Amino acid sequence: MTGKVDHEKRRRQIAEALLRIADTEGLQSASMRAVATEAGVSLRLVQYYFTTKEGLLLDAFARLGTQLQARMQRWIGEARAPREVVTAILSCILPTDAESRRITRTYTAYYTLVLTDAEAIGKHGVSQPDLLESFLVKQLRAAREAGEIAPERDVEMAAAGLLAMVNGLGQSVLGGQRDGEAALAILTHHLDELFLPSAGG
Amino acid sequence: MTGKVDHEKRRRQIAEALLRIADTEGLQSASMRAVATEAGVSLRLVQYYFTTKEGLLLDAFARLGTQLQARMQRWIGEARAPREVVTAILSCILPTDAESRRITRTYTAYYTLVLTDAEAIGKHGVSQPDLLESFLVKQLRAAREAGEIAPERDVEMAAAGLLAMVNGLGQSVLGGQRDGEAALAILTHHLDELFLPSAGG
DNA sequence: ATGCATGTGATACACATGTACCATGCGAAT
DNA sequence: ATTCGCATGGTACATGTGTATCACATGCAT
Repeated sequence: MTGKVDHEKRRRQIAEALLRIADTEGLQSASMRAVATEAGVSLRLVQYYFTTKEGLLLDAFARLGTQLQARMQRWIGEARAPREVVTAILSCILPTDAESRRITRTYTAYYTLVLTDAEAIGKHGVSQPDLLESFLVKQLRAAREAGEIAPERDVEMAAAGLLAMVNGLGQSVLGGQRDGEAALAILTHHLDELFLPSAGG
Repeated sequence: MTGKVDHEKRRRQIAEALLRIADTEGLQSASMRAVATEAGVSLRLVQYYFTTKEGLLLDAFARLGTQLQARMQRWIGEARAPREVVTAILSCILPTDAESRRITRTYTAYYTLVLTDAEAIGKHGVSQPDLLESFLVKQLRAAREAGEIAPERDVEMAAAGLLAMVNGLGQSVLGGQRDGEAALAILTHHLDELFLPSAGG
């Protein structure tokens, strides 16, 4: 019944079980046993493939980051004009469909951990927001040079503000204050004020 | 050694011990025993004044809300012009000093709970963001009628965007992406673009 | 003085958790 | 055929958790 199994496949199976639990019930419910059951394997196997719980947590977190990155590239890939790229970057994070709702919720579940166990998980994902922000700055700068944004606009400030706004909007959607469409409308409204009236999505 | 003790005083002593733990180590470390030790009382007393842990969690959460509200009124009280009031509302939430850092961190600690145990804690604090937003809308509308904001501006959209931005900026500060002053600078920049150039703090 | 409610202490209980340990089946190399 | 390492199952152990229970002291009303 044994015979050289695909380690990566098993690890993914287990890690995604954890992410599923983190999404639906929160990370505090993601015990080793719960993950094992959700993944359909024995507790021993979870230990076997991820010696410690911290290892499992870290690996699953890395996978979550990869998933978000993949989604973002998929969304950006469909964009052509600079404004479309910017819109893609920002609205892709918003919890408007099932996938982004899942990713956002799960990220939020991890967020608390990052704040208290900063040294453990922190160093793995803290650079990502900065990378995203500088990428957004680059896109905004390109849009400004293409004449889609007024030249006197400060794109660094705009990028930081938009990113923070999108995060905050995501929070409000998850908290039930408004739905995804309303959040997207707010984002679009602010993009309308940043970009000059002309071409656009 | 007994003799009619002040219940409210004891409850506050214990609830604030929990908030202190939630701030520094996160809510997952706030066990009944840890709270008892932090408050300098026996485990039995925590049980006595808050029968169940959920009760303690809820009471402490309510107190946290009160603290934030008090801070906001204190900040607003020093403001005179409409723009100053708006600035006070928004920057008061930003983790720029020790108090707001504490409040923001602790709120974040609760946020995860609200997402998973929505029915329990949710109904107690979910209305507050909406109230805050409509209050901000009212202030912005007043500012617009006072000629401090261009008449074609959509104040509802602006209010929602600003509030979300401030929340997102707070997240980034807590996550160590930037410090409180940088966050405040980003907020100020956006307020500069919303308000017409004239008077202001 | 007695009894009862209030405030406080110590401890027990049942359960969940992360991890460690022992056992077994199976393929491959010797 | 034996041996060895990989993959897996089962289970034990120590600890931490929320809550319940027993015990005792003190103040107030009778």
